[in-house]
Amino acid sequence: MRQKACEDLLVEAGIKVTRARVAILNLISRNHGPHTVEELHANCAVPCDLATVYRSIGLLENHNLIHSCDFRDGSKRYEYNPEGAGHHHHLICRKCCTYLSVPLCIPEAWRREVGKLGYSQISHRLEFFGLCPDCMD
Amino acid sequence: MRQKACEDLLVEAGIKVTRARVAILNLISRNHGPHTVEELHANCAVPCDLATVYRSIGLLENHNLIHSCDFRDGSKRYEYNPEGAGHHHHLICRKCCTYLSVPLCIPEAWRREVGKLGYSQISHRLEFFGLCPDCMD
DNA sequence: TTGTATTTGCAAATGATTTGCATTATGAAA
DNA sequence: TTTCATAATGCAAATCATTTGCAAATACAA
Repeated sequence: MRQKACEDLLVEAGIKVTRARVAILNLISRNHGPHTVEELHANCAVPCDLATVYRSIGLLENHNLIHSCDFRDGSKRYEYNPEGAGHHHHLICRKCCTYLSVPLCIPEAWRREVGKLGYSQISHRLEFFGLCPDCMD
Repeated sequence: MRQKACEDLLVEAGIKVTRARVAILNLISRNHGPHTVEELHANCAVPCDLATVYRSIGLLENHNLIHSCDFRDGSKRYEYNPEGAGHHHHLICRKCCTYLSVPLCIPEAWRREVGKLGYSQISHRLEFFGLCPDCMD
């Protein structure tokens, strides 16, 4: 099953469709991430300002189309939020920031547990850190 | 059982004992966090420069005495790394950054799973995000 | 107590992200 | 399709957290 067109994703989310947003969402949703803002800016199909990239990303994140990761190296990275499968996390090298995907996800029981705390629209972020083979002492 | 003196913790970690480091580790280890760098700087028992706070924190983090949290509001927060029990995570409001502690931790099986990936000294960071009762639409 | 390597304070630099504002593009309405 | 009000964009400057260079102060082994 093919992914929906980015235009449709934007419309469904109630976001106005602009060239920049389509291009950025395209980039994030069709390519393996997580992408730094700098990368998105450099690879955007439509030339667009860095400020616009930041604004678009903020919007997409607020609407849960994408989410951010933090590799602890100073800049955030962004990744597509797949609706169904594809959810995963990362194992990041503390030294060189090389990373692997970790196809694990939190137990169903936790969702209930966290749900009891009274917050709504719960999402989560999980990252593993370690030393990659090249960086071990 | 009382927590070890911060001086001892530093010595054991092989970190040179200085006033600033003791004061900062004291602050982090004896008070509920997570603390922003600004808070640590403001509340440090020994007057010390912000740059020193950053340097000390970096050192403590590298030696696994503390770890960082990211509430997605621009600045990192730091928390003591208890050796035994006390491990927990946070549920953070996406809007106002109010947070609660979540006393859950990842399953033992995951550690083995992640361990197979070849990285060493694995740690993890897990954060839940949601809308707190005050910020719900 | 002395000497040396480290740490600290200070001020300036950096790097990511945000903002103000004039211009331009989008989508609803005619 | 054209018109128009509103919202998005580019640009440049501002902001904020964090880092760095360097001279002065401190920790700790001898």
